[in-house]
Amino acid sequence: MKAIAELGYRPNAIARSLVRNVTKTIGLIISDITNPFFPEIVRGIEDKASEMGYNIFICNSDAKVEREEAYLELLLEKRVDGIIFTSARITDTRIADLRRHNFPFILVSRTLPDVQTDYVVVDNRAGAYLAVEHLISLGHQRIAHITGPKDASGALDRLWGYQKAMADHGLKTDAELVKEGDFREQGGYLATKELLSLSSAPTAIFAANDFIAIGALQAINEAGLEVPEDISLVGFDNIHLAGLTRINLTTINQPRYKMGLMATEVLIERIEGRGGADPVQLVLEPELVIRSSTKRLAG
Amino acid sequence: MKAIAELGYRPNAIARSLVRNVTKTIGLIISDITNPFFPEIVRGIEDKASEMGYNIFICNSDAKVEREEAYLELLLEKRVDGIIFTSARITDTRIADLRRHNFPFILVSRTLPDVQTDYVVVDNRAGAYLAVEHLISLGHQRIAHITGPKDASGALDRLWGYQKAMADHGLKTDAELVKEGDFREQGGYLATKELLSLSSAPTAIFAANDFIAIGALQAINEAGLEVPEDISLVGFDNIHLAGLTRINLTTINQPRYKMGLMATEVLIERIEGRGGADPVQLVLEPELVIRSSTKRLAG
DNA sequence: CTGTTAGCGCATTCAT
DNA sequence: ATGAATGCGCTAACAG
Repeated sequence: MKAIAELGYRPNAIARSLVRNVTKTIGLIISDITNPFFPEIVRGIEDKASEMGYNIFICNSDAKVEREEAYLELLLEKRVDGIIFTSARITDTRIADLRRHNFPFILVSRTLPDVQTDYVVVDNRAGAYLAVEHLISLGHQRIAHITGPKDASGALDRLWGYQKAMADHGLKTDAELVKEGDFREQGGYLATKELLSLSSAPTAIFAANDFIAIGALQAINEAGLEVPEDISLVGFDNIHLAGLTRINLTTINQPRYKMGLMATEVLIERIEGRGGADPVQLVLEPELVIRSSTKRLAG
Repeated sequence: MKAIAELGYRPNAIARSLVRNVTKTIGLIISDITNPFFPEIVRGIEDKASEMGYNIFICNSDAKVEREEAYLELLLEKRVDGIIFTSARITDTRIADLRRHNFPFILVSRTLPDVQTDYVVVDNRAGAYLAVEHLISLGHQRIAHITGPKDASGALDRLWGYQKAMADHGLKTDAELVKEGDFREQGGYLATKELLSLSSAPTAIFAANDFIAIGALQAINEAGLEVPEDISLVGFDNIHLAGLTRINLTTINQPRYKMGLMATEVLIERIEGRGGADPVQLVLEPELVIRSSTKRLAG
């Protein structure tokens, strides 16, 4: 013990990993930690991992397939015990490979159409439905939707929820009321300018995420209009920005911290062999957060 | 080669690490990735690390000494090649231990008074000076300052810069014009309410960071006043929030991405034995970003 | 230049 | 119970 203290001895986890074939390490492939959508997920992951004695390798892929594959290779060489893919673009074949080798992994905020895997997502369809129904309940009928990129499954589901809610309430969804955005401010800004120039402009906009909504806000203000007096606006995600005074966006909350937590829990179950054969697919419920960007339609 | 493909063989980096005594891994101890101040630093770190062939272990400490020490121990056991401490509360003795053992590490956005170490910080004094000078140049004389927590070296430096700028321009800094905040919205909100209730309220406020400024914004609005018409407001850090339309905060930019990049570069130099004996201490220049929360004093 | 071997620091097995 | 030997998969040193 005296020697331990004097020499600063510390057990070598690398040697231990080599013999036990376990590193107590999880790889996390995320598109960009700089995007305010992700930090809470990461925090949830890290908290649960730390509680269970695991460390996290963080890898920013910018949603580029090549970078994801390069990181995947590296993580595998470093013998991580499992991998979490957050909003990953990784191809089906790679994922299928992992499955075939029985390597533990889980998807967060992304599903794959043709491969059965563990995942944790929010119910995007239900969330969008909630958003649009809220607008309808306020008397809006001419409701526009600015979508996310059409290769994102979440964006498609939100579009679906929008259309369903409109149809269920007997409202028609003019093609000109649906604009494609890119999940970023710029796209929301441009799409909104188009919407405002329509001969019959919408009285409300459901943006597929909060960034789009913030872009929309800017376009609306620049046109000399006010939210919610002239136009109601609903976002999606409930990122921290949305709650700021001066923004105060009505939006759909996505329980990101919890998603990270639960994904990690499921992954570690698999790693430690306590998981069953069936994939565990968690679909968390979204929640309508009413702030002051929506208002009953005048008249 | 055929066998490699068939069996999915991959070199075992753990075994390699064991023999080479190098893991190509860096530990990052950060207080909370959920705080918008940090993601850009982390991204800078990860980008440079990845470029140099290193992976990053991310550890959220919530600025708690015990958690930092626990993580430190873990990282050392896992034989990371070096550690980056971002805004760490770690004690001098621990740091001194690391130095004594010649273990590579670097501090970002934090210095230690009594220990010589590598670090990367922004020039907080110069930044604060810039902020206050800007207000003075707009004709403000009664300028308040809401500080950060007084145990943060950066907060102290910003207070120093405020006082220096005031003194240099022959303005007196009434004690009642300096309020202590906590680097968060709530503190800024409360401090501002006190400032507004002063018999002679300030015409401008320099907040020690952007969160404080956002809290101040809310207090000002609630009092029925407008920024910048009734009160000018300057923040510090230039987090993403500050640039949103509807916030548009004049602030001091802190080059966070670059700080992460440079810290990692310096650290890897040390790890790979190319560093000199002297500590490398980088003090980056802050920059005034003028948006629309400041205005020439009427009259 | 290719082929063989020792050893990194641990955990596990077997012998004492 | 405690102690000695083996091997995890690789790299580096050495031999042929």
